[in-house]
Amino acid sequence: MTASKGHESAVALAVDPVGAVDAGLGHLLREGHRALARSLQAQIATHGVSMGQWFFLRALWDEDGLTQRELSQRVGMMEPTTVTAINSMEHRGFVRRMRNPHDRRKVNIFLTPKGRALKDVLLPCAVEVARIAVQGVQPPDLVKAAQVLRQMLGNLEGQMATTLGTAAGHDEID
Amino acid sequence: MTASKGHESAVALAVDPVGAVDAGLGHLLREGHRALARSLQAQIATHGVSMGQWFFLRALWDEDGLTQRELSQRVGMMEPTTVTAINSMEHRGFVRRMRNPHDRRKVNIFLTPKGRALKDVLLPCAVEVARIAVQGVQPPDLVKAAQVLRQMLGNLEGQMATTLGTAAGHDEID
DNA sequence: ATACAGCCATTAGGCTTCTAAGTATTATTC
DNA sequence: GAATAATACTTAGAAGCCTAATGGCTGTAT
Repeated sequence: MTASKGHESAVALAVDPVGAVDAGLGHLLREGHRALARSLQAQIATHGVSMGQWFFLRALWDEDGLTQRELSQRVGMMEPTTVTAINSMEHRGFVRRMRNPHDRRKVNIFLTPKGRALKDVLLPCAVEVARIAVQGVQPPDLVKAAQVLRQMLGNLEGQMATTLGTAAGHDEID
Repeated sequence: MTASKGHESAVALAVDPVGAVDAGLGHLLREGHRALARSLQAQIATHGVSMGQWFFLRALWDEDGLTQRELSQRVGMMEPTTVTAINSMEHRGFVRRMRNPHDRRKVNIFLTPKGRALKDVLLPCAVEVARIAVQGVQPPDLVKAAQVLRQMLGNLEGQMATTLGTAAGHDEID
């Protein structure tokens, strides 16, 4: 309906913001995310760490000894994903599983010295990638961009919540 | 460390842009992308189309009859990924493979009427998702955000290119 | 104390993407 | 025109993420 054709152009953004997000910002978000992930991956892979492990290590550097469920929530991934990641990290000697003695359902994850030591190596990698990424961008613009993204994130999460609350498969969009 | 703790706040961005990108913009980019993808996925899944197919359909609506390699380049994915996607789309009757008579190495992909018809159903879904995503965002801010993302994308791609040219595994970042 | 319900971790299986290796066709070179 | 190189698609196998179903432990109510 409101979509005015499919021709993409930088100009279109100023002319038709809504259509352009679909054609432009969405694409940009996707590509930007992939580029950032690829760059970081290239850096940390040098030290034997995969992206799948990176997020969990970050969470543990901040809060060691989390349970797997807590870890999942911090990182924003489902629990089976966490299990897989922990498995590989345990296998590589970055973390140790410890059954919680007070509640034997829980498993707390603790960094090994090796896992903790990675922080001083990996964090600078991330900072370096970030530095490169934002070269030539004015800090105020960076703030603006972050605000926009935060707003969009909120909008979409709100939408998902309400959609799930009502019927999950209707489409009276027209 | 430059990163001022793990507590995230909008303020930190203004104070320490570089560290904040790592902790903030990177995370935001990742979450934003995932939220957008999830929302769109929920919409188009209603019509039997997966995200894996969506990108290729978009490219074909714009340019029907592309070869698989061209399609891969348009969409930004590797060729084996394209093969898989085309397989499933062909199986569902959205596209048809046609060996190119002039160069029998090539395979041109053509939309079926069914695949072409999806455009009128799916594009509005994307527009709707985009509309929801940018609610409450001022168009100028949207433009700024897109510019920032574009700049970052360029920075990262440039970096990847030069890194590949030089040595691929040193880390004197400190 | 026993049964029922809820919480936590795991397993099973699918989807999407990637890299690396293989096959078929066309172009180039001697 | 036969050997070699380049091009286009395909197959094989791995990583990361997801949903759904399973198994163990805990807490509560009968």
